[in-house]
Amino acid sequence: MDKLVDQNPGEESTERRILDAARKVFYQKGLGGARMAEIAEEAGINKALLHYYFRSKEQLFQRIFEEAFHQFFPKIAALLSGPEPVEAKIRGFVSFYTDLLREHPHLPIFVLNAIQSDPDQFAKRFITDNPAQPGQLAMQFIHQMLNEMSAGKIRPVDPRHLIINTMAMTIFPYIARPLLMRMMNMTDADFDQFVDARRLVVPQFVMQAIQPPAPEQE
Amino acid sequence: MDKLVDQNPGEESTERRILDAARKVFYQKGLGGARMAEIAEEAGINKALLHYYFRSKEQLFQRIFEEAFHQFFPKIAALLSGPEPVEAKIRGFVSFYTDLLREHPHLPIFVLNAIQSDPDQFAKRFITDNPAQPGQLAMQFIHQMLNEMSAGKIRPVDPRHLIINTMAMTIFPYIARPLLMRMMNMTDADFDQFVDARRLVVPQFVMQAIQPPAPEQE
DNA sequence: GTCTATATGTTGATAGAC
DNA sequence: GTCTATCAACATATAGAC
Repeated sequence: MDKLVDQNPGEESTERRILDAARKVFYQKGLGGARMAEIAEEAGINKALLHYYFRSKEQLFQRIFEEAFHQFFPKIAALLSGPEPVEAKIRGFVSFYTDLLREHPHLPIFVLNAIQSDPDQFAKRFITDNPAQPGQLAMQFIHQMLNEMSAGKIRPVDPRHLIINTMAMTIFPYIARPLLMRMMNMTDADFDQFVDARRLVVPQFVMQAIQPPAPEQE
Repeated sequence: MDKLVDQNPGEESTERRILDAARKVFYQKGLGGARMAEIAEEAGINKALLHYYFRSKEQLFQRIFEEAFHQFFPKIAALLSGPEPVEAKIRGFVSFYTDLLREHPHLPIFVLNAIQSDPDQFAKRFITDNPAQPGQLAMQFIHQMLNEMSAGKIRPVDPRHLIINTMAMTIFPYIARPLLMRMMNMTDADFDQFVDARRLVVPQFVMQAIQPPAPEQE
């Protein structure tokens, strides 16, 4: 039988405490950099109990990774497959990630580390085991863009570049955060304000870039 | 006296072989992930000799990091502080990084790992110990942009966002490479072609975004 | 300068008492 | 379920022969 501990409201279960601690440590240091001892201390228990709940470091990491992935992927899938025009979807995309990354600033580096340390396994999780079918989703969105281009609603460009550009501008600041803060003499508060402004700046930048060429002069 | 080994042309010194091996391994696995044994094997020697040339793993890493940094920073400084207009500098920036990253695709992740693992030490190297004064350089470039905005040559926007956007679009694809390749069903050749196209796509995208609003209709 | 052998420290994981 | 004590594997670093 699985663990069915009584979850007294107001007092979190040990498993939950472990997962929260593990997320915190793994997010900052990645799989290789994290120490089981540190996770245990963060959770207020000892190493032995970690292995009692999750047999190995690897399994604990898997669990954290899946939690992160399931948390942010389905919503983005729903957003992109909806009926809204491209412009609205781009705004939605940027807003969603701005909120998500404000709450979990280490998420991008965490995901990138996971990809880097084992690209094949990541691919399996991301493609094969993913019910949302991200490849198909991207394909759909690309078709929508092509349609709007044909209709003259947006400037004709390779949709793949448009997607990458939007992703890049949204996510990159969080990846390069320490570098940017030093380069621009920012405090943490400055940075928060800066990325928050980008919620409007980025979509505006993209829209400006893809606005259709001026129609024939009458 | 320092090591003054005779560098027979055509036969690289042991130190050079070690540095090349270390670069390769550190680039792929970072400071924490790299193993001295692997570096030794890659260099065709044994671990003891590594410590003979570089007292510790840390010192070896420092050396690799500095080599990387000195390699790509001065050129970008010269580029941005030159007399060219903003548009030309943006083109130059993207071209330079496209070439650099084609040759050293792991560089961004390497730098990001280094930042992440010790932000303060990185800051010291990047700001204090850096003769190029990147902060001042950015400031200069920002002023140039403000001037061109006043002159109506480019659309008025916060120059910091413009810089970040350009950096993001140029560098991000290399950071997220495995993810993008899977999402878009690309082979390695496809990816190379894709990022090469961005040498033109990105500046065009930026220029479109910051082109000045149409002048008063006469 | 280069090697083999070894010291020293860390870390993930387990055994076993309570 | 939770703890203390400990193991086995591995990694950095050094000693010392050649």
